[in-house]
Amino acid sequence: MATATGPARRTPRRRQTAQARRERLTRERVLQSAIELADASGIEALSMRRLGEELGVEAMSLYTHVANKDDLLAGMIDAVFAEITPPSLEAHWKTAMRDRALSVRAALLRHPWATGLMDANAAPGEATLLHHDLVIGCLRGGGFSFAMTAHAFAVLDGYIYGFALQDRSLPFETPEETGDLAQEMLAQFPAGRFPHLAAFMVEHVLKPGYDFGDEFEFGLDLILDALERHRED
Amino acid sequence: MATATGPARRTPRRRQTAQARRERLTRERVLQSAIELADASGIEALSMRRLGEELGVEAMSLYTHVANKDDLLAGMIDAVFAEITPPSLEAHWKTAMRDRALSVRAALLRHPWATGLMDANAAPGEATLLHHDLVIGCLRGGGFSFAMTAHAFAVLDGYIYGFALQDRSLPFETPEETGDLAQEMLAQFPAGRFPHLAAFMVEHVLKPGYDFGDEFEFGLDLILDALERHRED
DNA sequence: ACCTGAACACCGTTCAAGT
DNA sequence: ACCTGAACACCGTTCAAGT
Repeated sequence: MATATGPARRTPRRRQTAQARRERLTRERVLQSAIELADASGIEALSMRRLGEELGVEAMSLYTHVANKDDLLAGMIDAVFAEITPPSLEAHWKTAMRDRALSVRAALLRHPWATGLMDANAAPGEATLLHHDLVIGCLRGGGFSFAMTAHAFAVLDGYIYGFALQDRSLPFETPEETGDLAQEMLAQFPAGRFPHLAAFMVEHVLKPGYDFGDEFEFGLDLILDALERHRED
Repeated sequence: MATATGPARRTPRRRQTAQARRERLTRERVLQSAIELADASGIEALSMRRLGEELGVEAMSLYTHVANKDDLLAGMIDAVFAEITPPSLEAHWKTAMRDRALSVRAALLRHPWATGLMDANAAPGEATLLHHDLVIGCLRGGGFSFAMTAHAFAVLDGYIYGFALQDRSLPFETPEETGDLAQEMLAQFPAGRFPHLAAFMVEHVLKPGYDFGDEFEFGLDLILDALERHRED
């Protein structure tokens, strides 16, 4: 009946949450659960107590696997980087950087809370460093000087993160919602107060088919094309 | 002796903070004090209780002038936008957008906490709307179509905010610190683990005179030049 | 109208104690 | 080694009470 690991020491669990509780707690399981919680309920819902509950454990048990909450957040960010397909060093730099940019954007769309956490003053994790290493390798391999690699890195990553920040800050999630909310906003403007913004909304944002997210690739290609010209200098 | 406003009702203040306490509390004074506190001590130090203390008042008094903490944060963001010199509608679009981008960047350097708060799901404030109105007016006046205005807006503001986010996330503040910390990081890399990153640091980041902040204008001009070409299409 | 003080339901984290 | 429970010093916000 009892396995070789010892006699059954089954104290009845008082609290049983949706999350299956079985395997031992590990750092990976803690991070994964934290990411799921932040994805589902927002980063402000992520507390040590709530996360413990999700894992069927007291909050303090988490501290065995995580130094503190900042360490938890840093680990979550690094896990997001681990999800990103790094740039291939075999492909042409431009297609490699384009694919990688789309992969970063997809990851930030899956985990919107990650963008605002990028400041995490903690040291960058392994996955983050590896990602940066390959980006630099890709640009260097594509013929960029060190100085131009620094320029390209700053403008590309700045754009990618900034676009995610803008996207997240929009008060609407879907194109349909955009219409409703933009209309509402428009109605609240004192007449003639913001004429250019009003015209822009009426003539562009409120037209069917507009989706802010679609703007991403335009800016990305604009930057990549411009970088290509600079590389040839 | 007593003024027309009534007899002196001076109850002795028990707590007196550095901040001079005199004038009546107003929304402006609350916002200004909150901004100063966030600038000086970081956004995580900004609590209602601490802000009240700074103003010589109990935390609950703040709620007369601010709906809740989210409203406080939204007000702070709008106050930062009010600091920005908006684009001139008289100047050439390119110089107007360049000056305005530098003004936004300067504001975000003065108030580093603002970048991460841009998501504030609250409705944008008056100063924010006015700023956006003038940016759109500037681009439209410069000959951009509505669609191209949307593109330009997304790529410019994305870059500006994203660069601020990157800048803030760097673990060093000054070029000198960069050297020290980069060296330290480098020393901790397992040998050969991040070869491109290591070479980049040794050959570029650690060279005297390197300052990440200097990258901003390169990317800005790259984008502005590329937009100019698109406008002419 | 504006400010206060006590209270409530939360936080992150410590520490000593359990197994 | 891992997990717990009580405790501490905080949060944002409510409410009834003061002036």
